[in-house]
Amino acid sequence: MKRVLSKSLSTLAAGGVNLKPPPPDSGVIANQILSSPTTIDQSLVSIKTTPWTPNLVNSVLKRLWNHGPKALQFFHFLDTHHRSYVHHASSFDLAIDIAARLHLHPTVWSLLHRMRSLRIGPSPKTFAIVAERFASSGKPDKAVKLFLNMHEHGCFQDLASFNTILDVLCKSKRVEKAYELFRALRGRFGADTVTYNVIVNGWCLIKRTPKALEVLKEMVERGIDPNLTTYNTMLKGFFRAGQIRHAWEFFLEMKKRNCEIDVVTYTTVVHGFGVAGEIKRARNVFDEMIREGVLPSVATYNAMIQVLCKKDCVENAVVMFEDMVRKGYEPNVTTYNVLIRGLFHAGKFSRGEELMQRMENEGCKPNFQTYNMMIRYYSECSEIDKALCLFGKMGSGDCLPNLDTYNILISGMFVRKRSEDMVVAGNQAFAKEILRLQSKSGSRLLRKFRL
DNA sequence: GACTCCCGTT
Repeated sequence: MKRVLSKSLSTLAAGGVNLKPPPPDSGVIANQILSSPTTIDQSLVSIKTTPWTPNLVNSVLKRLWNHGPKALQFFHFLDTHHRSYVHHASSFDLAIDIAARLHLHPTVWSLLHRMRSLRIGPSPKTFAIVAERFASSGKPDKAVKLFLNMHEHGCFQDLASFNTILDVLCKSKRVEKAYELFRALRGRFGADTVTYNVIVNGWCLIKRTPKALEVLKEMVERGIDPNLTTYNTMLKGFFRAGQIRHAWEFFLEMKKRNCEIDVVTYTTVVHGFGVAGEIKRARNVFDEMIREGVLPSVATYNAMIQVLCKKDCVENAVVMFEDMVRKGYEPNVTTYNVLIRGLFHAGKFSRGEELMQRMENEGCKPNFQTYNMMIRYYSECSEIDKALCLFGKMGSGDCLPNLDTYNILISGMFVRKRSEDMVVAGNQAFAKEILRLQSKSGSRLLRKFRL
């Protein structure tokens, strides 16, 4: 039912840029591109005749996400061999992201230049993507330099881009670097609540709550008002750092000061208590929020279901799941993933399989986490046939196997020390694929086994 | 399209 609806919506919106549902044939195109032996132009003449839209291009690029070189080949082919189609800025952003992940710096720069010559960017978003790649590949200084030189590429710095670069640095755990930049330039950009929230969150991410509190104090002294996000961030930080008492006292303080405690606050506390093994307190807070008239979200249920699986028992998690469905909530992919994991962890494989079937019936598509997690459990229990069956389902569906999938399968086989598994798995395509992925990403596991 | 909650880490 839901599928039919979204399909007709996408037909209505054909040619639109912003609407999500991709045209149905992007999977077919992606598989065609993947199966072409060497270069795209030999086998895919139809590329020239397809009525391309930015949506379709983006959808194909996303499907080829784990096959970067093919994705870039496709992007480039369309850019140079198609008479009328011009790539949308969002497609450039995706291509740049892919190239940056593969450390193909010359490609990144040429794409940036191409964007500029077409006068469609680069945008602050584009810079954020490149900066994020720099920061997460151990080059935070290059990320900072990129930000400082943005204007040379025709893109002005403002408070939003300042906040973005700080966030990028923090999210990749380069908090010291972010803090340095923050202190040097906060006056120039007029740091606001969001800026401070980013830095508070940064210190919390690396469990340095005293530094986070210090920044919180500083923002108050400078007349920048903390908001609920600030407090929620701090609260989460205490839980993450294992400071349950601090978290609880902070939560009480928030209530005492008449903070408008919201669903995020409650979800944070439910999850935090649960992870700490305090199931009873997690349940109490869950009940309290309903009493206080704050409606739980799907995320709240997910938190509750997850901690029941991990720290209580999976049957109670199933009860909670059925309860949310009865109340009219629509479980999302995370809901299914945590509960399937719980069932598998308890050895209840067939019920996990049934739940996966149910999620697909409900129109909720399994993602990498779903497949990789299930394949991992099957591999560990020597159910290689089942693992390979799921692997095959991935290959034929629209969630193509990624490097993690291969690593999980291989390690499962090595644990068993049964070389015939490799024969089962391994036509040449499989072996070639592994080698290709390995050369791009240098997996430790693969190297360990000298594959 | 700037920040906070749920999935992922042997």
